[in-house]
Amino acid sequence: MDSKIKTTKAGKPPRSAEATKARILEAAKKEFAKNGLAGARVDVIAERSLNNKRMMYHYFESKDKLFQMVLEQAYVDIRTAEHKLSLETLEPKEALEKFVRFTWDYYLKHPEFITLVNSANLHRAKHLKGSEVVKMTNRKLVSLVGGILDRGVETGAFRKGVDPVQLNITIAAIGYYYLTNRFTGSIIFERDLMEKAALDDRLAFNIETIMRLVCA
Amino acid sequence: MDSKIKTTKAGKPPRSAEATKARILEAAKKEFAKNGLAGARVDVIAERSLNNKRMMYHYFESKDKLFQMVLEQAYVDIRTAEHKLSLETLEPKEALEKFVRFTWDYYLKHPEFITLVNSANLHRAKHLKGSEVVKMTNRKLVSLVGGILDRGVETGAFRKGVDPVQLNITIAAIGYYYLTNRFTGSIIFERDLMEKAALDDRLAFNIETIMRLVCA
DNA sequence: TCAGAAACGCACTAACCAGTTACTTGGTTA
DNA sequence: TAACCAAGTAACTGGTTAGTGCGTTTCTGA
Repeated sequence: MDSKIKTTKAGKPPRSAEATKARILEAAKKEFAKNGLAGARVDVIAERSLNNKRMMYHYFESKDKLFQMVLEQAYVDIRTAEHKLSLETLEPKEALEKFVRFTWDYYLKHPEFITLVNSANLHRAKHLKGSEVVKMTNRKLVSLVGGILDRGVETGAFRKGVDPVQLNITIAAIGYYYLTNRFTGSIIFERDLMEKAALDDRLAFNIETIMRLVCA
Repeated sequence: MDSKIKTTKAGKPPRSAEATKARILEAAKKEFAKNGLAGARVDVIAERSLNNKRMMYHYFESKDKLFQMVLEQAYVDIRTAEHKLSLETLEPKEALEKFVRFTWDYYLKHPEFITLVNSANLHRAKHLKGSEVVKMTNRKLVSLVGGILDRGVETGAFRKGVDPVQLNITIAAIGYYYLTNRFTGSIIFERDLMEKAALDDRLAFNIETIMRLVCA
């Protein structure tokens, strides 16, 4: 009718498949993280992504497929962030401490990662079964920590015989458990586990735990 | 019509409020553990408990209240089992190792405990807010571990300054995380985390982790 | 033995919710 | 400029789900 310049109705973003998909994925991540897979509402996801529900089904077949995409993206995101740490360039002890610190900080800044993984496990990880990209990125993680461990043994900083997979699991565990159970934990232990001081204490304790575990 | 002896229609248990409540609670525990709070179906719980759904609402007001009861019972059960260990009678190191071992075995034998706690945390522990019994039983747990720790410091077996709450959290964490994430973990690390050998390895690793953390 | 209470069960409902049908709008290109 | 296709929308559907209304059976004690 009027001009041909690229504008749209007030407030609405311009038409773009990529942008729409990204908005849906972001809204879905929040909704799934907040309410779990069964508790999440597709109508809410559609509304929050400024989209019609039909679009969701156009780009992502079903609620389950959408969850699968959200989950895969979450794994790629954390593994990408880990990779950017460039731990290979640091001394073994320094590298390991930085990794423990990073893991903690990442969980703290991205609580949705934890909740998504919990949901995935409630469904026996069926949404992750086919994902080659997840396997590949995780392989890199194990060899990253394995590399630090090997270098540390060489320099005499670390003791021999520590399984890198067990170490990986333990580093994740001591942060993940504290944060995923922060609500029940705060009631059970009758102290606010999310207070600044409490969080600092926990990080220090976790670094101590890991250092004592691997140091010679 | 016929006799007055206490029999009922074939297969049906005799009328008993206590038995009915217990059956509902047991069925609910399984259903909530398997599918989470939102994913659980009250019809399934009613059917599995050999009961009519009406009974469920008679004894437990609502789905949420039922979940609350199941959760509270789960905490009481684990804390009761812990208490039966009589750790006060053992040497500090022995007591601590036994406790780590117990925690692991309990999670392994009662996977529903883990899933219920996860569900509770997804809902920000609102189902646990009022429960005095949960607070009380957990207070005993902290003082139990704290007692072992103190005795160990006295005998020179353990170092000073370890926070009993942090230690408690860590002991739980290294078992809990491995088991709650066993499905995604088995995919990510490309090995079956639930194989007998893998489970034995993990327990040994966990004992090592805790011993190195607290020993002088 | 009978009255009342407590255990039990059928059949229903109103709201909800994942997924669909049938359509309009807008941008690109031949 | 017209034809085509991708982006976008509203209204709907059929099955599901938590929760109830109301009647029946069984037990207890006076």
